[in-house]
Amino acid sequence: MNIGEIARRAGVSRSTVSYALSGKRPVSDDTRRKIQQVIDELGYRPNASARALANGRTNTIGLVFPPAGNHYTGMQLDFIGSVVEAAAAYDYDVLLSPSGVDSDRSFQRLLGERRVDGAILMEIRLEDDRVDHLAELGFPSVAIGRTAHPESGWWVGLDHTALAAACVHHLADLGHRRVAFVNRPEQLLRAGYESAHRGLDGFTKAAAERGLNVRTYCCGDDAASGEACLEQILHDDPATTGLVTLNEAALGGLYRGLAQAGRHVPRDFSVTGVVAGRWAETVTPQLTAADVPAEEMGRRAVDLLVERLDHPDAPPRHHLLAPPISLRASTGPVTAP
Amino acid sequence: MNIGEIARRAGVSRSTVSYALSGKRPVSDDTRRKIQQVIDELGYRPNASARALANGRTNTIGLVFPPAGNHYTGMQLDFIGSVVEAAAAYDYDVLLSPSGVDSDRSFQRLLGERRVDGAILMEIRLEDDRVDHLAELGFPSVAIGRTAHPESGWWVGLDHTALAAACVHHLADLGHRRVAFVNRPEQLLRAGYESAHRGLDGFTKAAAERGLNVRTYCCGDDAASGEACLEQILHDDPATTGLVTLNEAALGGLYRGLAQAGRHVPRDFSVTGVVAGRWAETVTPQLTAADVPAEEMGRRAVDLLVERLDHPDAPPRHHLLAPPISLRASTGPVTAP
DNA sequence: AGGAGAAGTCGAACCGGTTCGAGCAAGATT
DNA sequence: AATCTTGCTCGAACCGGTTCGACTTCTCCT
Repeated sequence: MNIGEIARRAGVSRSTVSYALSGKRPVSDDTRRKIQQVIDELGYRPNASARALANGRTNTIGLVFPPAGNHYTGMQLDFIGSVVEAAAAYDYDVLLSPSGVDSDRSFQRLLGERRVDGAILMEIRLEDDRVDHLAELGFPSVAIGRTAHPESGWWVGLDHTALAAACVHHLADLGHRRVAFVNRPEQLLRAGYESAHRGLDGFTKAAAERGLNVRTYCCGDDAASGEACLEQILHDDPATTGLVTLNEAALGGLYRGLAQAGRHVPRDFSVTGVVAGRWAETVTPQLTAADVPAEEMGRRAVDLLVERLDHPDAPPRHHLLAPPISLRASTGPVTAP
Repeated sequence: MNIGEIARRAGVSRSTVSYALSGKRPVSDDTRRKIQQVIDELGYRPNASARALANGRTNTIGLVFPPAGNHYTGMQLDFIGSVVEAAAAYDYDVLLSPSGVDSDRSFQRLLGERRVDGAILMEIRLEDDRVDHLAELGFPSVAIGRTAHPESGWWVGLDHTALAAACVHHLADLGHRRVAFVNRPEQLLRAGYESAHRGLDGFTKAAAERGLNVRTYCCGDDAASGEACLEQILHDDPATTGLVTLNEAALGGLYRGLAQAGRHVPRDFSVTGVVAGRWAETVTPQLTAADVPAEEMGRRAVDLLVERLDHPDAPPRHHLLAPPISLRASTGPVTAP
């Protein structure tokens, strides 16, 4: 059941059917009605591959997401969901591409084989060869996150530096003097992940500014690592009274570690960080945190990408977001020991 | 840069290049080498749309996932991740399709426009028109979950009845007599979601068998609803000493409600349910639960789908999984009041 | 020497759309 | 009445692959 069949039954040529559907040339009302009737009767839908081949657009965008295999964080889930939803609103499908072990291969699939019109990249590194590569090729893409040289690119990012700093100031304002920083896993930090680096930076600078006594840690993306990390923190400096975390997946473990050590949150210990809102609310007490607006970021990334696809020569645009800290229940003034 | 260009530079015909790549007809070593060299030089990759158009296979599978818009659970994330990964191993891409508001439209996109070779469906209902529709069409698909009439279909499912029953028996064995059941949201139950129905069934029957005094609740997929639900439970029967939940997203809220009410887990109150393992470990105390093997289910679904794609006439196959309860720290014997 | 068979290659047709140039009829303009 | 638009439609070419039938060349067999 193809366009030829429709044309035959409607008694017109294939091109007329095409024009009736696309509206790119006028078609008489009579003909249009007849064609539409046949189409409805047969439930015809034009073949996506043929269309893509002919006009060079797949109406699909690629979502390149983090190394699979291990742990996804809730934030990433929220990104994926919002990207898919926003793309659907523009009539785009979303193709998932794990930039896993051999990221080159799946990258080649997406671009080399022309499966997608554009791409959205997640988990950006400060020096990101994927971003550079795409920029060189002039391939339409938008990054969720920004590299060390963000001026020329298309991206929507979070001001991790400012957010981590805000967390520090929040704790310092409450009187905390000895504070720990719980980062993403060491391997990600070493690989140059943006959030890990900029967050660490913001934390360190703000802490210096406020004259705090700090220690920084890397922590695996799971509860067990969080628990272990907290043990280490209290072992290294039992006088620690607060922490800032970027590590959503470890949050539950951090809380458990605190409970294990007999520290009550927020009475004896304050916890804050940068975490997607709905995950901050699953822990008790609810986490006072800079809420990552994952839904908004995904949506904006799609908006930018679609704009870029529609106007290939448009100048680069980006959004840098810095949501305020949501006061919940996990931080409080430091109490005399 | 297309196959014609490669052919020209290698001094052969287009068909020879095609055969050299596919191996479907013999090509002399000399020619093959020459072609390969040109391909490597130019970094040529065959256009996916053209290939799909010519041989009728897109090498893409569709993943039809739950209504977007609101909340995804961690389990769903795990499914998505494992499906993508497993598919990549078979050289398939994954196209996400939100079966959201107008599920028909995105369904039409996938099937009608031939964007995918097969589909994997999530969040199955007992009476699921998507499943029926695909079965009628003979379109290759595999469900993650099973309908009320599972005999003839391809699926990989969880024995929710048995799992919920196992939870009940676990609590009953510990001496609990007054137990609550926390289900997925009411709208999902009403819509006929499999897990909600079969889980409720298993719970109810097992409870009757053990002569327990039970109440059942529906609960929204978020922490706040969980907290409210727990309040309701204790309000309706303050003597309740345990609960079984299918609602992963509400888990944090349930715990908070218990803490709020001054009930200590597991001393005063036992919590168990059916939850993906790594999410069961984020709460404190860690949840004793039937661990949903999301990763395995996703992988098996892909295995089945690929088998079905490779052997169009193969008889239906399925896997019904019933993982054992993992004893962690959230349940204990009932203590005298 | 002659024929069978296999290996290797080519041209052409095809998949199912889109788009361009041209043609035709009816109405408007001079 | 001749010419110019304008509206509508058609045929053909094209997108970039795959595949079929046919042709050539070479080897092997009798």
